[in-house]
Amino acid sequence: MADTMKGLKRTHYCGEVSEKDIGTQVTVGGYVQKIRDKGSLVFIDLRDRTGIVQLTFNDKSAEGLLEKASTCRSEYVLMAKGEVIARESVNKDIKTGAVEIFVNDLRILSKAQTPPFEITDNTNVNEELRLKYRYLDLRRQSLQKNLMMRHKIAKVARDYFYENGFLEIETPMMIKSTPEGARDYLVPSRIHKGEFYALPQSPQIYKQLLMIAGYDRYIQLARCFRDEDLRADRQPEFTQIDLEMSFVDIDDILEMIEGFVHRLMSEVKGIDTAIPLPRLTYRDAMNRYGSDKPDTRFDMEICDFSDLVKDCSFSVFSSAVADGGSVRAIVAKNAASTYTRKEIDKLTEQAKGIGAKGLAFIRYADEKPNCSFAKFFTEEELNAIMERIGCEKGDVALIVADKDKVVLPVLGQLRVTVAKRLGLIDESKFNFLWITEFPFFEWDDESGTWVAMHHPFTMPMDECIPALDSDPGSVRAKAYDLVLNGTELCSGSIRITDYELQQRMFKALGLTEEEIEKKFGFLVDAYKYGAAPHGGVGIGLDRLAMILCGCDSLRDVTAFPKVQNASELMSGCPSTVDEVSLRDLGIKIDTAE
RNA sequence: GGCCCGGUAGUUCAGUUGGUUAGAACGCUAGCCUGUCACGCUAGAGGUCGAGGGUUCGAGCCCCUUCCGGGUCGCCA
Repeated sequence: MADTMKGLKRTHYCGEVSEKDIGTQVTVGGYVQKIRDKGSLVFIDLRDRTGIVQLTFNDKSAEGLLEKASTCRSEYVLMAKGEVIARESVNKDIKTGAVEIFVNDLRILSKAQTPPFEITDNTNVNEELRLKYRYLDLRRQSLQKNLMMRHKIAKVARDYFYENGFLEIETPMMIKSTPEGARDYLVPSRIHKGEFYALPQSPQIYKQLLMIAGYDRYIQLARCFRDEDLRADRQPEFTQIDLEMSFVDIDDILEMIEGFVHRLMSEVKGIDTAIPLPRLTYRDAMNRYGSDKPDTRFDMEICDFSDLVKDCSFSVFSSAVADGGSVRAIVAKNAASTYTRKEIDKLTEQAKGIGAKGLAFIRYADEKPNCSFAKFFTEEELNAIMERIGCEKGDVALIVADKDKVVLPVLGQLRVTVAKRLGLIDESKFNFLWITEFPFFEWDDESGTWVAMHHPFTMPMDECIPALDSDPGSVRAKAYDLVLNGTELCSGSIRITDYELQQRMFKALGLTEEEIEKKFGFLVDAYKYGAAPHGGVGIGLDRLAMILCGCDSLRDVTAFPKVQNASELMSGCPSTVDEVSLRDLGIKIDTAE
């Protein structure tokens, strides 16, 4: 039978006992981090979420206390009352290292089995095991720190947006399934057999309705769900700082978010972020970085030299240009020693994996550059190319020739791979960047139609409206993303509030009257009753926390994450349900292939 | 769905060309120790080598299948 807390009341968190408390009686509670039993002197490191404090017992302790202390084991839950005293030898590595508690009342509130792994940050335990015992993993200081950081971000978000007049309003978790975008998680209805609710991919439609309803400024820390395959930066359920504002255009929203970013970085990182944040149009981002979420912590921009090779005898280059494509390069400075021929071959494989037909290169290691296409050019021509792209002795240039749709993303990815390999990325930097003027439409080869890149309620740039029907490919949208260190953090748009324009948009997307009515009827109807211009964003809280914590995976900032196959290792969900539940729902399971 | 990587003690790993009884460190258990804080010293326990099948005189190691985990492409308006 364990001891009780009777007569004790916690006065301090472990990590907060300090030299100020010397000479006073304190009571702490926590988990045994470590016991060091020296015989007639016992030390116990007691841990709670604030840190660690040392409990001390010796032969001057009250009758039986020393013996009781020596029976404690890792992760036992203790409450201890005693006098704060100065340590004989100070430990400078911990916050409470100058003091210890000489205990006069010790309660073992709960014994503990030896955990399957040590609760400490300097081990490298298999993540599978950690996730199976997530409640133990979460005791580790690094995870506690991460979840506290997440809490701080949420708090700053609420503080900032509340102060700016945003109302927090909850939107439903069980909604109508709209077969747009990502796959929905579906919830079967018992009352309406054969019918389903969907879990929201985002509160998009509801927040627009709230604007129509006149709530003017809305915010919600919204749970969102997408039934797609996982990545290190993609969980099937995640949290979005979701907001929407009325009587605004793009700049109003970007400024509001910039204010949040500035406040957030200042409060949680102590960094004074320069605002306004830099902006780049989608087109410029693609041309310079080959990505719509470029990492600007390093340069290595893409350089176009199509004009120098359009008439050359190397057909890979000349025909790419003739077919409306381009020949472009990135140059890795002083990389020739790292990127040997063999290493370049690996990059070629990566490039092919993304869709390139091959990778040309110049490796300028020795007196003369080693160039994969040298025989097609004179020395002067090669020098002109190298001068254009800025390839000097010691450098490696990677070159792709194809349609822009291939060239840019391939070089964009290689740029990141190479920068990581060469250690060009300054991990202490937080580079925010707006990407604006996204294309409205994206050609979908599969269906042979234009599809909305953002969503079909996005407002086109004012000057693009005339081209809606005639030249959809040229239409840019009032859609913008916020990128942080190469990760898409936030995405939003100004919405269409004009009924006629919305109809034209649906038409351009090839939707029939019936489809519009079936999918978005209620939303389209709502806009008939008057709507202030509005727009908003969804900010990925999880990703933000991940980057601010310096983690590589969302699992490190999510209390109970899913693994790659979307299951949860601790509880074992998803799982089968009993026959009765299925019968109630009118569902029969057919697992045949 | 495709491709790549991994799975050996509680944990992290080593394990040679296929060859005797599968090792180390940490952790754990017991004993000793009054200033530890990665405590120290002594002793000890602890293994379905992910699972199944095959090749072989002999498999942790080679082959096949499968399960689990990670990364990535597709996918993610």
